[in-house]
Amino acid sequence: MGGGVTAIEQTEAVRPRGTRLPRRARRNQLLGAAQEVFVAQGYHAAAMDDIAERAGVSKPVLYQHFPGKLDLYLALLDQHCEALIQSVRSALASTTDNKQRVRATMDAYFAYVEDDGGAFRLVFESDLTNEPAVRERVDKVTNECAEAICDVIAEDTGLSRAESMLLASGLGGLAQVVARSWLHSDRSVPRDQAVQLLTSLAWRGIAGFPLHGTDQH
Amino acid sequence: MGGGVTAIEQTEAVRPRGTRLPRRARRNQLLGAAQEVFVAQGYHAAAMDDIAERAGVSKPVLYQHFPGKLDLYLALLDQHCEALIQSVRSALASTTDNKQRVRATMDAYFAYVEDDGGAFRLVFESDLTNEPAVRERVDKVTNECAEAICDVIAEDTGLSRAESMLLASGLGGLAQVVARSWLHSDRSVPRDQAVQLLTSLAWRGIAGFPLHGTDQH
DNA sequence: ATAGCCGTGGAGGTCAAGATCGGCGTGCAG
DNA sequence: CTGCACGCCGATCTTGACCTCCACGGCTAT
Repeated sequence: MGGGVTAIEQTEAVRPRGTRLPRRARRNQLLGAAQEVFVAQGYHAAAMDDIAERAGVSKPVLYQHFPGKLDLYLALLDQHCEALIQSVRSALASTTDNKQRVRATMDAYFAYVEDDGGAFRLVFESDLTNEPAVRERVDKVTNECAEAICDVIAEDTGLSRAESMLLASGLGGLAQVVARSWLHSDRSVPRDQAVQLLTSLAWRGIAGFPLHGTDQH
Repeated sequence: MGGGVTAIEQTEAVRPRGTRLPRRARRNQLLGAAQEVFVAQGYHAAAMDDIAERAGVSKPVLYQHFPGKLDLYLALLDQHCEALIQSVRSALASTTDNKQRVRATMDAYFAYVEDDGGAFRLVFESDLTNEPAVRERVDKVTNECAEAICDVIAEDTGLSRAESMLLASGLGGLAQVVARSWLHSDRSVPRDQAVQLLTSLAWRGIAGFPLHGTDQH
């Protein structure tokens, strides 16, 4: 249907063309421009020309900072993968009260999907998951987050590691999917209330499992 | 890194070349071949040549049955989207006991990811989500499934529709992510036990919300 | 002030992959 | 027997996207 299908939403004006920047600053600017384009269009639809134009720079400059398109993408991906893992770990370490742990972790996911102009899409909605290097990063994120949650679960319940990992994957998946779902919704439920509601759901679910020693399920 | 990057895992021998088939049968065979290739390689890495070769047919035949690559992909996508929606709806309608509803729905997701040689990847791990037609289908699946779950939640708790949708999205996300996670795991936890475990998690979580009339949360 | 240097820019090569054109063989109707 | 229709194939065209080659302009050292 009519018009503007391929047009990019220009959230920010194209940089003035012809300014000279020190190497490090230029690199960061290129990363920023690349992120905007990758987030808006995905990996495949994003052209190196688009990224160069977005940064107000010509294509060879891009290749003087990054060997290729994939490297550029991986640089961004690594950055944001690490951010989520650290954020989840911090949330789990922020308290020893397990219910507050659930709340903090849920909030971490919500904060993550709201930050950085949609950078989470590189991790959770990548269109390059068939590339082994990308697959590896994405799997690493879900695994490390699940492991972090699993540590707490295995510690505080009598469940086996495999069972704890299943529960941890489920809770991580719940948080990830629902945070994205909330982000795309009309936000008639404010973030704090959504986090509260989902914390109730998750906490009631996980708190019912047996503690140390007891072995009934 | 060493060899065989572009090689396809040939799970089944390439069809004998030169057989003549009636039009309808050929179409179905092409759909089958396309599904195998799309599942194994994703949309972008899958070449029309690969699909034709897989079916033991030359490329023009492919184009005599489908106008283009996207149409072929959408035909498969529609098929499997509808399958999941129906499966979830059936699970929810299979009983009036809410705990059994949770169990049946969880099992539906597990069954879905195990069926059809990984066809679920077209829905949950598509690398074409930037294509509006694909995005629409995928969103429709998650939405319809969440709506179906939401109906039950909104019916049996005093929560608003928006809040119920959040919980429904969360539970759907939980089931989807954990089913995929279990599928890729070493399966040291057998499917029935995994379903049981996650049913406990989800049911304990959702059962704690207020019933009709009562309004404490 | 001036000569040299380094980073920038536009134009072009290469290649993979989607889409297509004319010819071949087989089976059936007359 | 002969002509026709149908299904199929090899070979080719074209587009688009990633990735480099020759000219330009501002900074530095003497």
